[in-house]
Amino acid sequence: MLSLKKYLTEGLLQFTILLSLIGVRVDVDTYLTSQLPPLREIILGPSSAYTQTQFHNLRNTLDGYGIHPKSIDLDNYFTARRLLNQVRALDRFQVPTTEVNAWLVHRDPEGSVSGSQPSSGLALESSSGLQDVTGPDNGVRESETEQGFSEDLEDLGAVAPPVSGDLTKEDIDLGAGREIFDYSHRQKEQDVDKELRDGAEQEDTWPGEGAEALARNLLVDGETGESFPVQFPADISSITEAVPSESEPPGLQNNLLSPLLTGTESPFDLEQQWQDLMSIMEMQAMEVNTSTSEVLYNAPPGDPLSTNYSLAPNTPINQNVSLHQASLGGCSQDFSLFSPEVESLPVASSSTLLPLVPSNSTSLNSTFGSTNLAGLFFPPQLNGTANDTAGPELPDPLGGLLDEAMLDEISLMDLAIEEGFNPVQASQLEEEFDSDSGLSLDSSHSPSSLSSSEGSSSSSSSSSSSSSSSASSSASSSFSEEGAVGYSSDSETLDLEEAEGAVGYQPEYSKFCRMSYQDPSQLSCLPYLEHVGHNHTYNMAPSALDSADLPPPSTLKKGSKEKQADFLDKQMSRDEHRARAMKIPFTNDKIINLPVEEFNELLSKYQLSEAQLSLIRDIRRRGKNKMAAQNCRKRKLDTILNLERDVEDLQRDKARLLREKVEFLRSLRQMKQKVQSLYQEVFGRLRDENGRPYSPSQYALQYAGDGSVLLIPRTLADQQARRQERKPKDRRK
DNA sequence: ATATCTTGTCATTCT
DNA sequence: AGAGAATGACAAGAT
Repeated sequence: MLSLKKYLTEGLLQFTILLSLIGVRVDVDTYLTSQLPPLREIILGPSSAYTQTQFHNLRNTLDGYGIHPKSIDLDNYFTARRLLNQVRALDRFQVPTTEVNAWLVHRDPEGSVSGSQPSSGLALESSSGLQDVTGPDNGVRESETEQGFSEDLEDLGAVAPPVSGDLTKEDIDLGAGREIFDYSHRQKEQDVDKELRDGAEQEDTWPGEGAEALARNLLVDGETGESFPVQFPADISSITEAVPSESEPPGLQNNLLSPLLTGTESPFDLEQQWQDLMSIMEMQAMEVNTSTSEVLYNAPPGDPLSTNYSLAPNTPINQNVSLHQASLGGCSQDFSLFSPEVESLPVASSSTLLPLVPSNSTSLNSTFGSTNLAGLFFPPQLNGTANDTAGPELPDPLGGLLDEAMLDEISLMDLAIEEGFNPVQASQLEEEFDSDSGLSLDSSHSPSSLSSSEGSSSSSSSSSSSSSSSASSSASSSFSEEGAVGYSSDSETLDLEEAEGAVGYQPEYSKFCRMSYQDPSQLSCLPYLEHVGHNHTYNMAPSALDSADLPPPSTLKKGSKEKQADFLDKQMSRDEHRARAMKIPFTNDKIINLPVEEFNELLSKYQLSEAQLSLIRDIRRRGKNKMAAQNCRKRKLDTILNLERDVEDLQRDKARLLREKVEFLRSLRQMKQKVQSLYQEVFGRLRDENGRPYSPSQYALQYAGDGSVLLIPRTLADQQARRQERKPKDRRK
């Protein structure tokens, strides 16, 4: 029930924040659709985390019983977050892809974004755009997305929560005492308060260095964007891991293929992902400064990948074509849609790649019939005479897409986008992120954070300015400490001044006070910092109106005489003034913070008038509510911050996955090129009984599952290819 | 003078 | 039933 409520009440806010933070659509679309559960969890995590705080219950906290039952599930949440952050840290340190993926896999059960999810998400997203992969629609959309993304990365850096550092300015309710007893009308009270304020001394400058410093620390927190990990070296394990493995071609195991390619990708998955990827990448490329793009586009002539695989002299086929034709069958299908340019090429020859079906050999039949992979590796030059019919069916798969230059570009674009910071910035961001992660962990206001703060309260509070003087790392801690809002603004001076009624609660009180140091508002433990916030006490209980107990305005007016007392008076909240005026025999802190039993006990020890009791109850109520409001606001802020972080995390994940994808594709392409060259070499060495080379247009090599390579008539291969092609299409429906 | 932010308070609901 | 937490709304003061 609680979660439902939370979800409903905060879902909108969070969703909105998410969207706004992400820019327009980013891939939140994707996440929301295909990864809703994890995202929801992420979103709800923080919110649910807020239901538990009992920062105010310092007593319990100090006693070690401050964990609210509701907070039980926080452990999971924060553990997940911590792990996530660790993963990201690893990412940044260029941990091998495989390792990262393993981490992500671990995350899955926790509902976080898994390594494989993005892929599916992308696939989903692009499922409808198979034909217009490069269409303007897709491109524009992705461009928006990516633009928003990159911009957000920067923006987020500057979005550091504007924490008000001005905690030192406060009301100076010097005269509060002289009017507060007209409780009958709130307005009247307000007027009087105003009057009093006017008469109050103009002491606006409080020694607030501590608070300001603290605020600065808060600002320092690493809400900024962060550096992105360097590209992973395309490593095989990661490739196999990331490439959606699919049913392997039944009878075919291409020996010539690298083991990496044995598990062929699911054509459609890959295709869709490719669509997505390519469109995204194109957009990214557009984002990057044009000069870079141009450089990238104009692949250097010496580019090994683009030139190494020269085609046979007799084939005037451009490299693109060769590349296309070198691709695996499965891949050819996968990417055929992505290469409009390829389709336009006269290379219909690709059809020649159709698997061959040996007419005279059952073994061949069984072998080749299983997949069109077999005939994929006809050397480009061989395709020149290939039949045209098959052409459209097997447009060059990678040609347009995997053009080396393009790949490089993609990769660089990706890097540029994700690591678009100079090294210095990156390092800075790195640090900030570290501190940030600390913040996210510690400031999450989880019970654990509370307890931690509790554990360190003595040390941190021992130096009143520890939080304010420490670096960003401590900013987080101070921030988290902030969560432990105590109601201390009222009565420190009161205590100093009228340290009377101490009902043996002093020890705890002192503890509480020390803890309060963590919170700006709790700096009130320092007399001169006590005036945090206003103190509009609108409607006091009429019962407190007893004018008989009018505050001693005289003393206030005697400020000139007794500077000290005046100063102390100014530190007092209205409730304190009222309490003093009503001669309440104990401090407001006790009134507010004592447990009910002790509170009642305390009351019973004194003979209090109705007015006094009423005032005390009001003070307690207001004090409690004040803390609650502070906590509530903190939670809100933290929710936003956490969402911000979540967005960054998601963006980082996305960028990383895209990076990995590019690497995988690059490796895949290299493999295909190697296979093609091998094919050419083997085919070129074959001689018929007359010692003449086979015509590529009439024969093709087919790889059998047992590792053998067979030479079969191309017509058979074409037939086989067509047969193979139809299946996936039907399946698609 | 105005807009915005911060804080305290109240009212209300929920635990 | 009462205490208290949570939170929306409002107002006052500060910036």
